[in-house]
Amino acid sequence: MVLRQIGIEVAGLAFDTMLASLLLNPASPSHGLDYLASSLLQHDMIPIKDLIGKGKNQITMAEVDIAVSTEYAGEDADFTWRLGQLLAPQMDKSDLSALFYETEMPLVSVLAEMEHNGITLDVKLLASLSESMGASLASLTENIYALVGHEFNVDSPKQLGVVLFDEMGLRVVKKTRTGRSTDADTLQTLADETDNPLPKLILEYRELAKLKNTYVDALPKMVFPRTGRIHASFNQTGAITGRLSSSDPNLQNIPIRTETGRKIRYAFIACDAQHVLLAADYSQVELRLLAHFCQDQALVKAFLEGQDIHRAVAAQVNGVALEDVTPEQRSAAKAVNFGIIYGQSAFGLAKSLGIPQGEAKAFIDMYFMRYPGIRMFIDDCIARTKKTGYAETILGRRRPIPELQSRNRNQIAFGERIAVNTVVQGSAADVMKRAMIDIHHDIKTGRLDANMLIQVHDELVFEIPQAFVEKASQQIRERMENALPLSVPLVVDIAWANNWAEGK
DNA sequence: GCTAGGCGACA
DNA sequence: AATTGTCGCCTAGCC
Repeated sequence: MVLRQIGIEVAGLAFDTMLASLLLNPASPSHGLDYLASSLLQHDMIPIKDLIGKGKNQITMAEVDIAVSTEYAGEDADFTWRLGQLLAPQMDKSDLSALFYETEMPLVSVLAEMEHNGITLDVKLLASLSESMGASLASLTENIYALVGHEFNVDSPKQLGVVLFDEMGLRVVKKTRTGRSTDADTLQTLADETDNPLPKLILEYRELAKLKNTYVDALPKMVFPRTGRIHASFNQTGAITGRLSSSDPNLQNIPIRTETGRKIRYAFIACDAQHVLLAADYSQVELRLLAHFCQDQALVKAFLEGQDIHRAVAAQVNGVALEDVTPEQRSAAKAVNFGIIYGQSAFGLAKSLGIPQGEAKAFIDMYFMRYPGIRMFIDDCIARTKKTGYAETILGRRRPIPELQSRNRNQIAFGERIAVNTVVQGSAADVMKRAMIDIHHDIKTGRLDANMLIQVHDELVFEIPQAFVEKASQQIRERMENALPLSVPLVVDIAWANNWAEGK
């Protein structure tokens, strides 16, 4: 089954979770159309802000549809529940897979509740961050203008290109479709190979401008007045692999990698001093799924023994003992581990690690020599996808991959990469969705005192009463680690604090 | 106001 | 040609 959309439409506007859950979940106090019709617009239901935004202040029952758009056995299948009718006539319920009834439909209520819960933002902290970032940006801009000798729009790649390549005479490192690239890789290359301080200044400017414009200044505007919290959307059909996506605002790309970016996470806080934010992360879930699928002896063994997988791979590939692995060897192994999941080539690995292509090829060759099961899994994924036309995840989610039928070599290579990646990435999404449903069930039945706030693909963020956090942590770990039965253990790391930046 | 392109944040 | 999947900000050009 290919899931395209789950949602309901009210007055022609689509809502994917909140309203659908009100109607579909009999346990919900706001279950049913009566509730919806009588109080839709007067209650504390977040998606209603969209309706109000469209100037709509009343609806009629006839305007409510629940719609499911899928593709099943190659046929388009649109289902509509209109005014409580159960199923559209054109398809029998038994045709729908367990994935749909046992995972996607129950998840609707989970997502609805996450959207309803929202998260508290420390607006004052962001305001002070904005001020200091604004000052740094102003000073960077001054320095850039002084160096260049005139003002220009630093935010414009086109104008920046003129400055860098025409006025400063710097080397054109790579082209974009329409011109000369000024991306971070290019600027770093230029910074390394010239004495000109401009590329470095632009890099600093870009980092700050990105953080300030996209997060520090934008997030406070998204605080919903009635609740004082941020209520993002978690889109159930946003990603073709089965992952969720998040928007308005996107809470799945909050910075963490750089020190400055990480500061933004301090602004995501628990509702009060009696609560904490708890983050629970799957450790290397995609690699574990790879091990589960390919049953490679060495890979499975490393996970069963609880080894640091990147270190274990580095030891294997370099033929050294675990304790003799150097930091460089480990980070190369880490890059290969991720590269394998994406179908990275020796060329790509060499570029990302900054090593000769021959060296990268030798590393990859040795990798497949040590883990022959992985090679077989990759070949098998591609062969099956070629035969059936789709890649399939652990719960039976299918992604059609027509690229493998193409006569274009690049298209075929792309099809081969996504055939493998979809199985791994999509199965990880399946695992996470199962865990979310199980945890939500515990919350609804009073076994677990927690609110689920955010999902970031392999991480869940909860708000939990400080007094119960130890107990809750155990329960959440238990549910996540046993979301689906696998032949390798799933491991979950948990941390908590009053904010989303610190932990434990 | 809309769209495309470049860029960059995350897993 | 060369690594998967997203969303959003900004510029630039067009209506």
